[in-house]
Amino acid sequence: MEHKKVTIYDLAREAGVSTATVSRVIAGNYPVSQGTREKVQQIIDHYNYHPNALARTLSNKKSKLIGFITPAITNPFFSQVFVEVEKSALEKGYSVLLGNSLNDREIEARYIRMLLEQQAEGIILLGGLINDSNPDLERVQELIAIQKRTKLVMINGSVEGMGNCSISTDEAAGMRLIIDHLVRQGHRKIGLIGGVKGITTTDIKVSTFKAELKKHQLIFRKSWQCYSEYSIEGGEDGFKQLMSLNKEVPTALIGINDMVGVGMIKASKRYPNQHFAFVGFDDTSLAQTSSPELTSVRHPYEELGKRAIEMMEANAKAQHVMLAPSLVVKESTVKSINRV
Amino acid sequence: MEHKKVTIYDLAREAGVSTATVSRVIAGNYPVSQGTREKVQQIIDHYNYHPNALARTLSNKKSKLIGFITPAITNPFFSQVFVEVEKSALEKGYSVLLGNSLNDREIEARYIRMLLEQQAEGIILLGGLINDSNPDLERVQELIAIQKRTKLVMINGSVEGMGNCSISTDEAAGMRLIIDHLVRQGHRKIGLIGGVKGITTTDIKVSTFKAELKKHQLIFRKSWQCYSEYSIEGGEDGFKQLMSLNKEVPTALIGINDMVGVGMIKASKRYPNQHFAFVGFDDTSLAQTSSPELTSVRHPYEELGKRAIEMMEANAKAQHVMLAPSLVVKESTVKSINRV
DNA sequence: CTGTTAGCGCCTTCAT
DNA sequence: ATGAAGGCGCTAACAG
Repeated sequence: MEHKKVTIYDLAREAGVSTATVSRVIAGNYPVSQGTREKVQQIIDHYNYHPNALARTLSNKKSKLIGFITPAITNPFFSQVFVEVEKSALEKGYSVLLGNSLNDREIEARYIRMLLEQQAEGIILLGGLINDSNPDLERVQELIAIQKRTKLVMINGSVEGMGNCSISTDEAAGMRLIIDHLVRQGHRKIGLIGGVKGITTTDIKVSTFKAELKKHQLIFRKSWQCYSEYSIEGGEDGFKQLMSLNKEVPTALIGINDMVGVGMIKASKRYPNQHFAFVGFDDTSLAQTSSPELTSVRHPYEELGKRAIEMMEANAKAQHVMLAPSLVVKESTVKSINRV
Repeated sequence: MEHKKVTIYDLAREAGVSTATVSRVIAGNYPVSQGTREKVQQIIDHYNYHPNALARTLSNKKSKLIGFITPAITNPFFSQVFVEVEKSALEKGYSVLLGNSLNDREIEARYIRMLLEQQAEGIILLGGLINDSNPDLERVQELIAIQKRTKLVMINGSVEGMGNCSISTDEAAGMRLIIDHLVRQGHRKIGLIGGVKGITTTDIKVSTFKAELKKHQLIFRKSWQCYSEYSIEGGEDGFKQLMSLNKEVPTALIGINDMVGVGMIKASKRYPNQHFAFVGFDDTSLAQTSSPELTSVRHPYEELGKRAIEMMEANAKAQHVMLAPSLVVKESTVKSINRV
């Protein structure tokens, strides 16, 4: 660990050239004669020299660093998106600094400050602060302030009236896929469980749910839709509530996300005589580990990550892109599915 | 976004003081008169000034940045550890740069280079390259080279003969907890499924498993222990193999980790007439989302994160700490457990 | 308490 | 193709 730092000065001296030349061979894209290039390169290798990225950024203003802030990296949905963002970033030569805000506004703010101070070239926001249907003013101000200093891209969320970029999955379309599938399976009594009113993605799903039922001439029964946390427990509670409140229950139940879907499946095991179809949302790893495996709406994860990075790089402003999801059908809605 | 960068020079000019003074009020821990401090602070606020962390680090050599490299952040075990590391780091004023190597040595190497160039004060390794029981020489050389440039801490893994620091869970103790528990539940026929021979953590578990069986005077039957991938599929395959190879099967099955445990549970549903007890390892979120919920060995996650950061800060060398795990008993081994 | 002045390590014109 | 030199923004002696 006590390796005296070697700098381009040392290399230059040793090679008998100027620091500028060394810098050029490191950058690679400058005219340097074959001979000197090789000599310098050799010395670089010999010292196992690593350029100081900080000094470089200080000088040329390109940190090649982007920040990614999310409330819970342990949540499979968030981590799957993160991984795709990271991949795309790597391809373009960026590093990603992950900030896990733990749903705490202070930590979130702290990460943002940190990223700004690290000269991040952009910040990507996923979940958390960007998902309120009616964000409080203070929050918006905060975001606008950030935007003055760095590029801001939101994934699956956006805030009214601040010309930022965002990339999202068309969750309304996802809901339509679900209803179509269930109807095609013969279901006419469908319920929707979970989510928090006022959170954009939930609001979209609920309103689309209602509209689709109407379109298919199915009735929307108020007690067949209830809110709850975005968690396994939320799903269990929602299911219990549904069962206790109704004498007539749905034959198919949609969870606002996979966790809720899995929670419902767990809770339903107490009613071995009744059969339900279950659907989730996000198609996270959870949807594959549950049994039965959970039919779910899949985000175009890879595309989401790619576009987020592209938007970061582009200097277009206020661009909102929406991507189509797909439905991944599994055992929870179709019994006879063969595992591959 | 086009906010002309304001520097301490601007602030100094505006406040009619020197840059040193501005720097002092920012640092906070230097003597500055009440009056000037307030004046400067006011100007800082007014400009919504953020110091350039790179310039600072370049000057004072403290990046307050640490790197964390893991092969798959989508794996709940790794992400749970990461979160705890991050928390502890935050508390001590560090930021954590996450590198997700996707089990690819090149990406891993690239992250390491990146972190070195970003002047990370330390690198924490979890999983991946540090888990071979017999690491190839090249790899060790690599690690040693890194160690010359920055502090290296390994979590749940270590490499022979390079005086680094490591912090691990005592997985042998974990295996003992499992066997004790199963024996107490009356099991005398126990199997162990999953893992890859040559990976340290697996080797430890397998050899302890054998030793414990002997201690309890239970026989170790070769066909009741098999290797497989660390995945749901691995668990399913292992279980199928077990069922097809034996006429007499164990009553209790241990998975090398939770994924394997859950995979076995899934596969076992094809044998509704036979009852098995299942145990997993790591007590990740998977162990709670499965049904039945999976009894599992829990790592002291928080402590693991805390110690890792402490080790990073300390300049002690070659310290290996081992922490005791605990057994979290759930439905998969004790039917009558009441959910809390 | 506060100002002056070197760096920190690298990049980038501008000459040569 | 290569060298000289200023500058990026901040900190840390060293004076005063």
